Amino acid sequence: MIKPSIISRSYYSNSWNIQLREVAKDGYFKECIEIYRQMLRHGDSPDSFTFPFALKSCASLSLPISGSQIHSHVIKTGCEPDPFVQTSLISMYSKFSLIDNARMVFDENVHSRRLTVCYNALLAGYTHNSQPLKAMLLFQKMFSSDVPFNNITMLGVIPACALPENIGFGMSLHGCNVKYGTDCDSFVVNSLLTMYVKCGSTELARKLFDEIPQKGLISWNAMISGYAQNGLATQVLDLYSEMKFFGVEPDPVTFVGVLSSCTHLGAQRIGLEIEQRIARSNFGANTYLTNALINMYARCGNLARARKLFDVMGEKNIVSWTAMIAGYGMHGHGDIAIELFNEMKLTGIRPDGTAYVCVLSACSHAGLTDKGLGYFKEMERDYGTRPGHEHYACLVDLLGRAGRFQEVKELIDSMPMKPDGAVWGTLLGACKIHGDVKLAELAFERVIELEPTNVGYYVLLSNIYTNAENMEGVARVRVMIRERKLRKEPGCSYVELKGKVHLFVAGDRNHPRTNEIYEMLNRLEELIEESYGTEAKNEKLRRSEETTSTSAGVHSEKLAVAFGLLNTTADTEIVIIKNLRICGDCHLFMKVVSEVVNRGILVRDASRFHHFKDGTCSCNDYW
DNA sequence: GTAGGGTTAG
Repeated sequence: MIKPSIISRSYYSNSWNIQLREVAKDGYFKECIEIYRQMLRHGDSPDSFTFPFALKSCASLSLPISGSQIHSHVIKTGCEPDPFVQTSLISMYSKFSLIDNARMVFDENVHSRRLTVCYNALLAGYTHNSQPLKAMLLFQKMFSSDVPFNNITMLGVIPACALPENIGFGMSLHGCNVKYGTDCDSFVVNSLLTMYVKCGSTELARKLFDEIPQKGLISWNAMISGYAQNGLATQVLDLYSEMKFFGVEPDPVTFVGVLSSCTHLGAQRIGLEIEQRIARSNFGANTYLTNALINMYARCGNLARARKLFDVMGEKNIVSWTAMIAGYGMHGHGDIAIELFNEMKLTGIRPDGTAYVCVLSACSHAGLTDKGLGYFKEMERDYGTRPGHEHYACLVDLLGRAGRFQEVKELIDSMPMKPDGAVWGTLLGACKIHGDVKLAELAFERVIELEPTNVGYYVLLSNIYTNAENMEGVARVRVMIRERKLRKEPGCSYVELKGKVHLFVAGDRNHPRTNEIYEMLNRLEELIEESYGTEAKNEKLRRSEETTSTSAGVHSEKLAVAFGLLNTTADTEIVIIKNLRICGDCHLFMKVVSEVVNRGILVRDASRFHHFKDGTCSCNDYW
């Protein structure tokens, strides 16, 4: 039998092929295409050695038309059966997202259906083109047809399982790797680690991580980013210290993960440390890193610092702009957010779905209702971005805050998809602002159908009843919570001081400075009483005492603010972070404290800031 | 002589 690779091999092609190899080795793909064109002009016929270079160059340079032209040359010269050519074609079409063409090449050649490399290329193609199911099916076919697989097969198919619903398949691949020894490859291990992380199973990822005998930088990064993506910010910081302890040098990827956790924790001080470390390590020009820094400062409330980084950075991409817009939006500077958003469009950057979420929420916080409505219309009309659930939730928030409930109802009815929990939950939040008990009951009913175990909504409704002095309603919600065996997560709050995060839970007495903290709390009570008198104090604090049930009656945020007051000077603002999606009524207490101590106090929860100063509150009660 | 791959931000 003639080996396919020597079909149509010609003497004249040889010198061209040698040139191609030299040039491709160094990644000069433009030059490769040029040599290929010259070859054709000379009347020399490309052969099975020529095509892989030419096809790979087209793939790298994103030249789909040239790619399909070369495919026709492949057919003309009869090089189709060559396994190298087939693999190159499959890989090229996959990179152009023309996955059906890739599949056709695979199916039309008897050879490919027995070849590991062709399976590998197609598997990676399905995975990268968001068709995980097809990737998994293809692997099964490969397995059952006894086509041998290798570590590269695994790298193609493992990421297909990076969805919570596919974790079972992922675990069986893990088993497969152990059985066939492909798990010794560090690439495969890192890929498995990432797969577990993306499935949301940081425990399994950590177990695997701990079993790696010699962890490389990428394993550390995968684990750190994994914790960061799953919101386990304290674990990120712990692992980062561990990494430093083992003498592993961090790179930009590490820093991006750590910075994202600083953002979650509001740990600006630790973020600053990282920034200085970045400055020392010459990673300054990395766009990912600068974006992470901008995001961290913007969300932590240091808009000036964020803006400075933003203004001096070289190439701003959509993420840089969005981070800045979101920062202004969440701190009540809706006007600047909008200005920046318009400026971004002028520079030719097309806003995407996330950018619209940020600008809509900025409008909502600044009370720019009609501007927000305009942006909502523009997003699909001018940019072809279909509004998703999150955009509808923003719009409900926008209209709901403005008390335009009739329009909210019309909007919800007009939604092309079923409204999700966020939409009804946002409406519930708006009902709290306007004290609309009837609509709140409707929104509650809907949201509970969708998220029956989200205790935050029960608390919210209970607060609405409290405000309306409907004690029967409050009791009814309490019974529901008890009957459904729901428990309010133990709220915890933390405050960052001198680069250390201090965490408190309700009634906490574990902090080494517990006595001082409780003394400070007593002094605060006295101060409030002095300022408002007993009656008013009780009136002002009543709701927060009643609606948030804690065993000791001392909520975590009170401890955090007391600790903050003990450790900062009069001119610094105190930032407290709550781990709950819904802040409950800690605002009331903070507002009062902020007035009596004449200090800015910032309470942050999952995604937004609540700012109290001089009795003003630019916050939303719910998110 | 040529083909297939892991970690990063809003």
